[in-house]
Amino acid sequence: MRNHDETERLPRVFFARPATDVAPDLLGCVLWHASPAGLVAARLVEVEAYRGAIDPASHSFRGQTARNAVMFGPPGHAYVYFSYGMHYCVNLVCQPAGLAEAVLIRAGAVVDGTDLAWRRRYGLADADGSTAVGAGRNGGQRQRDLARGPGRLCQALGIDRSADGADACAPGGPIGISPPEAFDRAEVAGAAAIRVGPRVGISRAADRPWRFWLADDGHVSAYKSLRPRDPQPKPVSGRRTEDGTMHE
DNA sequence: TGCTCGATTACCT
DNA sequence: GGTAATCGAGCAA
Repeated sequence: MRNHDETERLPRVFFARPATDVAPDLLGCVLWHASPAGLVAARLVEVEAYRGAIDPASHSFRGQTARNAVMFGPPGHAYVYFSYGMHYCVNLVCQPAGLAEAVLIRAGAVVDGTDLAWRRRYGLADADGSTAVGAGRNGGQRQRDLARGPGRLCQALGIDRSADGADACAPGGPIGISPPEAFDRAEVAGAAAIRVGPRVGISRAADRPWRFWLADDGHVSAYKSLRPRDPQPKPVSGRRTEDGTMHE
């Protein structure tokens, strides 16, 4: 396993920019988390920008609370929140303290610590594909789904609320982001391979194209938009119209 | 103090 | 393609 503590970390200045600038630059970088159980690293393939006070979909839009306090702090820290009563999602704080912008990490490809990631996700230890399950007919799909989606990625990397506020730029910290150069430069595509589109699963400001992903990468999560959250004019008698739901 | 609903996922038909 | 699971933040009263 690679010694990630000795790999280069993205500097704090990298994050001290608008989240919409930081997000596409994170594609191809490697996010890793070290715990007593071991280290898991993932190459980022899908991210979303959340822009604080100017973004109604951002957790920080309505001001600082105990939950989102980290977003209001200095850049380069991890903001981890609990979602749907069962999942964690991890963001990286952007902009100088007070602006509360962040990039949500939506999906990645596990590039290190695959055994541990596999155990966390499926309770098995056959990630090398040498046994029946890993090599089975669903093995490929399970491998792809290890960190496909924000909740799955956190589970694979072992990230929960205890990682909230962790400084990804500080040497020795449990979470870090390494630039593509430190890993497989050949896999990092140019700007032409980056796709842009609306964010996933939000009901406010759903039209803003602040989701970024690597084209043609199977590790990108499935897109699903949410019904807009507007005051329903009361269903009189007529028929209900389309609800705006769509799939990839 | 109570209730609604989510920056989701897994499993069902 | 649909929906149960599961819980806490945030809002209404």
